[in-house]
Order: sequence, then structure tokens, then C-alpha cells
Amino acid sequence: MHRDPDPSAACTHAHCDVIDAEAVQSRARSYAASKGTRFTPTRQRVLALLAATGKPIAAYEIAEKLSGSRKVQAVQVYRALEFLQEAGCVHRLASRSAFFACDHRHGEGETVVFMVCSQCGAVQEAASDLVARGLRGAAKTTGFRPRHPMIEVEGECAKCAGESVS
Amino acid sequence: MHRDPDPSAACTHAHCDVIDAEAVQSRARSYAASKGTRFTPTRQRVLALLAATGKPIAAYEIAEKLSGSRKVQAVQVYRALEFLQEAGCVHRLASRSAFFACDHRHGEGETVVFMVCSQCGAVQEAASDLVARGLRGAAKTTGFRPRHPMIEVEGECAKCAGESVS
DNA sequence: GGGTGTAATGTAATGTTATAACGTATGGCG
DNA sequence: CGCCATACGTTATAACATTACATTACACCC
Ligand SMILES: [Zn+2]
Ligand SMILES: [Zn+2]
Ligand SMILES: [Zn+2]
Ligand SMILES: [Zn+2]
Repeated sequence: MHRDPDPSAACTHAHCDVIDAEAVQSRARSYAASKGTRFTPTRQRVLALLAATGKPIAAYEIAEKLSGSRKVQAVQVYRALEFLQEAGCVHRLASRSAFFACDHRHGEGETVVFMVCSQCGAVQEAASDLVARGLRGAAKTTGFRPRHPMIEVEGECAKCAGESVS
Repeated sequence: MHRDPDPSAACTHAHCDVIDAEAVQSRARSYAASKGTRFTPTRQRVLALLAATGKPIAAYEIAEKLSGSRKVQAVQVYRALEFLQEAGCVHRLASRSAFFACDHRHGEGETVVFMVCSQCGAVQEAASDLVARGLRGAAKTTGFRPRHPMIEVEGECAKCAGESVS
């Protein structure tokens, strides 16, 4: 997600950009250190799966994919996801009740837009100052104090839009 | 929701603005007429409840509240909500999986911001052209074709913010 | 090494939100 | 009335998420 397409990338999935697994893992690791907690194997496995998948997937899907001889229960996945979201490595997409990895370092108070392709499901992120200003303006007229904006736009990514035209 | 506060309004709930039930019902009625469908009693009851409640409530909560001698099943509520959303009388709040009535007439392609108070749960709506432009700008940089934006901002409404200060 | 306390996990059950399937009823229309 | 589409009633199930509680793993100190 949210990286320039790289034709040489190891992704076999035409519509999924790959995220920087190294970067995102190291972020999780330092978050854990800063909180006196651990970046445990389960958390690592969930994050690695999300990073490799490159688009939003459901928690139960993660549980299934990680289940081998030992079955991974949904509750374990939710626990890992909670940690990873706090660490800023993973976002939840409310419109789909799905989770995806993010290798951005979002600044505090940054207003991020999730653009979700209705064809392939891939998500692109973009920070927009203009949107942020618009939200502040909208809030001002009613005296509302904005805290946590959530912006999800459904549409078609460049690849899918291109294909449907051809 | 989304009306100027009116101290003379019949709302006993300090934090819930009341919506124009008449207007919203007539909108549902004309939508039904235009589609050759009906604004049936169940649909009327769901809409009336939402209008009177003035803030988002869950589908199962609607079912409970409407249940008297005859129990109203969730599936009936979801069916009514589907109709009402198509009619533009009701929105779904993804961040809370809840539904609320709306007496706005949103223009086609209008970008609406839902501002949800984390204290009292009330929702205010505002259309923002600036946000719309921001979204178009963000989309442009990646070639994304936006279709259906969904913008939900959590924060504190003027009333609750005022109270917490005092 | 052994004791202690917190973080994390395992396991089972339950809660919450949403839809599928299918037969019945209703209402408009010719 | 007979037909057709819409809507409803009922049951079941899918999909998403959390609670509760017993147990284990780990860092820390002695
Ligand atoms: Zn991100
Ligand atoms: Zn796509
Ligand atoms: Zn509205
Ligand atoms: Zn409030």
C-alpha cells in the first residue's frame, strides 16, 4: 500500500502494492520497547501476514491463515491487532471491518485519507492538509471540537480504472 | 441533529437536537412513490423512532424499542433501514454501527462530514466543499477515482465541551 | 537458582451486528 | 378474480468482536 508501484517488487498480485515489512516491524519493536511490552511471535506473525498481503483482510481470515497444527483463535488475533494499531503499524478500515498494515509514520494530528478500491480492495493512504482545514472549518460553524477524524473513500484505484477502460 | 439549537423545541434531551420528522417522512413517501414501492408501517415506525431519538442507535436497539406484543425482528429493521437509506432519510455511522435520521436534502456528489460527539453521541452534519477539494486533490496524486467518501469525525459537541469546562 | 509481579497466552463461552433462505401475505392492475 | 411484484414473518446462520478466567512466560530482584 501507499508506495510507488515497483515493477521489480516480489508481489505477484498485480493489484497489491507491497509495504516495507522491515520498517514496520522495527516500528512495532521500538513501540514495544518504549512501553515496556514485547513484540511477541504472535504479533510478529499477524503483522508479517498483513504486510505480505498488502490489502485489508478480516480478523478471522488472519486467524485462518495463521492456523497450522495449532489453531489460532480470533481473540488472539484481535489482541495482536490492538497492539499493532497502538504501535501505528496497522489500521482498521471501518467500512469493511478489515485490517491492513501501514508503513507510514503518521505525524501527530495528521489527517489521513484512506482510498479503498472497490475492485481490488487495495488501500492507498494520503495525508491532506486541505482536508484537515476543511474539517476544522466544518467543525467551527457548529462549535464542534474534532479529535479523531476517520476518512474512507471508496472508488477505483488507477490500475483498476485503467483496466476497466481498456 | 444538524439543525440550529432551538430552546423551544420539544426535546427533553439536552444533548439531542430534534430533526424535522414531517419533512423526512414526506421525503420517504415521495421516494417510495418514485420507485413504485411503499412507505409501509414498519418503515414509518423505524423512521419515526430514529427521528424522535435524534442520535444514532443500533439496529437491535430499534428492534427492541419497537417490540410490543409482537416482537420486531432485527431482520425487519435492517430491511426498513435499507429502504430508508436509499430514500436518503437515514445514514449509517460506520464507526459505531449505528443509524440515525437526517432531514437534509444532500445534493448529488455533496461531501458530508459527520461529527460525532464522544460524550453524548449526537451527530452533526456539515457539507464541506473544502474537504471535497482536499479529497479530489489527494486522489489525483495517485490516480484514484473517488466515488463514495465517508467522513466521520469523533470529538466533542459544543454543549459537551462547554459543560466539561465549567 | 528461587520468588515475585506484570504481560501475554490458551481456551471457552458469549455478545453483537448483519444476512440468507423460504414460505406467506398484501396490494395494485388488467 | 388471477397475476405479479413487493413486503413481511420466521428461522437459521454468518460475520465480527469481546468477556472471563485459568495458565504460562518473562523481566527483575534477591
Ligand atoms: Zn497509515
Ligand atoms: Zn483496484
Ligand atoms: Zn444527512
Ligand atoms: Zn455532546
